[in-house]
Amino acid sequence: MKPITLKDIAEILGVSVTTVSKALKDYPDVSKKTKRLVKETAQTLNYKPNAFAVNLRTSESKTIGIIIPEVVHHFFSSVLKGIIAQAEKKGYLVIILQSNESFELEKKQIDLLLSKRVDGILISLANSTIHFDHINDIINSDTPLVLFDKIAKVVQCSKVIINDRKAAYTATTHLITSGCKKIAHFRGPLLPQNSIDRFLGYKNALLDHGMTYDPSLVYILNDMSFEEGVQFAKKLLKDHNDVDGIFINTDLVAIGAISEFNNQGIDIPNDISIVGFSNWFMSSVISPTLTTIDQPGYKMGKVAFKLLYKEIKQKKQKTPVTFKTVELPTELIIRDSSKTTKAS
Amino acid sequence: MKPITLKDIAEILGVSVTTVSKALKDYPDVSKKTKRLVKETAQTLNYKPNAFAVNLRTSESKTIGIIIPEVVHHFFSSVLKGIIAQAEKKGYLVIILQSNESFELEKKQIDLLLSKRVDGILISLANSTIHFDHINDIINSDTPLVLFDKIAKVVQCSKVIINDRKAAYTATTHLITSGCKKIAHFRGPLLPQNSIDRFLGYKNALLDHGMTYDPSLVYILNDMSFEEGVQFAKKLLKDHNDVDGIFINTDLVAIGAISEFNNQGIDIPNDISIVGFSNWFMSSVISPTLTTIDQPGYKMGKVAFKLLYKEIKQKKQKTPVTFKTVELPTELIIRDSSKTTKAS
DNA sequence: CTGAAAGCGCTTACAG
DNA sequence: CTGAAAGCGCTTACAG
Repeated sequence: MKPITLKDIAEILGVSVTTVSKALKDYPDVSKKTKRLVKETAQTLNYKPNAFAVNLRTSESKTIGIIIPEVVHHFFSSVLKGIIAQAEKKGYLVIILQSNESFELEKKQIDLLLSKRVDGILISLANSTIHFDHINDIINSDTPLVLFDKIAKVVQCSKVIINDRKAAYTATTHLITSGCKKIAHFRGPLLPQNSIDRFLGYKNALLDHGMTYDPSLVYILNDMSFEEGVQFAKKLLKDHNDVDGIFINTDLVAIGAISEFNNQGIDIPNDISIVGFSNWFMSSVISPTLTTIDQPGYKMGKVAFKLLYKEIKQKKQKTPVTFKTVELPTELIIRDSSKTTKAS
Repeated sequence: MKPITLKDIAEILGVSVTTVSKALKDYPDVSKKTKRLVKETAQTLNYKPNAFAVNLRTSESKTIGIIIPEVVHHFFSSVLKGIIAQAEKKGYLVIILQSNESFELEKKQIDLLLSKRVDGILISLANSTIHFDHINDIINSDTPLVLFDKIAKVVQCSKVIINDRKAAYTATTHLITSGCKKIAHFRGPLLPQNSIDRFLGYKNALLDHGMTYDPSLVYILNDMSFEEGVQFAKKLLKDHNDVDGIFINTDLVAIGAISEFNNQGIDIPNDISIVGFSNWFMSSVISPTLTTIDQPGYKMGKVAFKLLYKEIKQKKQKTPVTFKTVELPTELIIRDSSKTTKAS
């Protein structure tokens, strides 16, 4: 069965294709009667406009692309969910691609999306991304672009972020005011702006509160996994057995560390206090529950799409495209892995 | 900057659009010299074929759609990752939609994908899906379709599944042979084939081993959350404080139950043994680690796409489309939440 | 109120 | 080896 076309309807009713097209789109210059007839027939035959033809005619596909480092990841899938939800409201579909934290793959995925002529692109950068020519390709091709979470400051486009530095500062300050005297930091890789900012927040909090910053207390992790949490918790105990607080870059790692400390019979928070980052739902579930920074993934997805949508519209109306950076608020969630009152 | 078209290249080189098109696609009837010139020019101008025009001409979009109940879910995102990986190898992009376990939304999403004329559709059904007219719409529109994990037996199409009944049988038998005498079951909602099959596996294992099947030991959960795990663990202890084993429909719920038992000072596995389902990575991480059934999500995604791809090719070649049901093996992973040897 | 015509950018059967 | 022409299915400026 070939799909129904405008021509089919036109032939059945003995009118022109033009009239059928206009009737279906409620053009004012078509008679009520014709409209009714056309619409009824379309309905009966279950007519669906050929999206390929519409795309070609209108030069838009009502489809956007999103590239994230990793699909199987609580934070990114929350963002994805937010994007899908918001896109659906505006009649857009979402093509999902992942970079696997690889610069080369990210480049390739961008090329795919550009070839596909999606109406806009949303990206959270891979950790290994250091050059931005591929990102600028998007901008040069005149495709609306919004960067979220893992962004590059130098790229000229709209962005949705959290204030990693401030959040990390808050997290570390919480450890300080609850009485910790020697605070370590498990940080992410050297490149991503995120891990830099969280590290700086940690460092500044120490300095602002008259504590010494000791680089040997900062551990640089690679893949930010549960296993690394276990491994670096062990290492930390060996290197500095008098540490009494840790600010950890992400909850998954923090949970690994907690698991190791539990195994070794270390009392959290009395021997060591721990603060994570992201507020993964497991954090409220493990024992002890994890103090952390809430990072609003779903909301970030919604906002990112909204910005993108605005730019898509601006482009269509040929009004100048304005870039905007939205900073979403984060929140310190105090749970059992840290002390609430100052130890005396 | 308007995108480069075949016409642009043709004009620059003083040849016809036909020749440019053929040269780029390496038709044998174009001279080597022309091919070289055309390709060089295309390269220099960064020519990218207009996907919209190609789609219209070839009636295919090299895009497939996938509908899952929930994006933020470890199993489904693993499947999604497998699908994306495999699709990319074959040059297909993936549009992601979620049904939120809602029949109505599932219907709507299918309609969207059909209107979009994707080359194929992959679905894991919502729990609330009871009629299959919308699924049959896909089949009637001649769009290749593969159902995975949450399938409907009555729908005529290819499927990728695990043998839930057998896996549940294995899980329950493990509890029996390790010495449990009174085994409860936390099951999923009544409709999905999955929860039915896992329940039947549980029941059959009991009967086959000469144990009595007691319906009051079967608890029907709704949203299969961590919280429900906690809540039903409490309920179970109140109703039947002599239960010494539980087979739980999914790991997340099992982890909730473990957390509650831990809080109440119940010894797992000596007081109560627990077996979960899915092998979520947290299962190897909580304390005690959870015995479970490994459900190969990533592989399921890969296989589902492979089946779909085969059908897309068959359709294109106008060879008859053959349906196939692939059953992926599962595995019992014995960890610390169950006993390994028969208690005496 | 209706319709003929052009055109979006490509592919391909056909003629030369 | 090259190219004119038709056509995929739609939209819309224009004529009547």
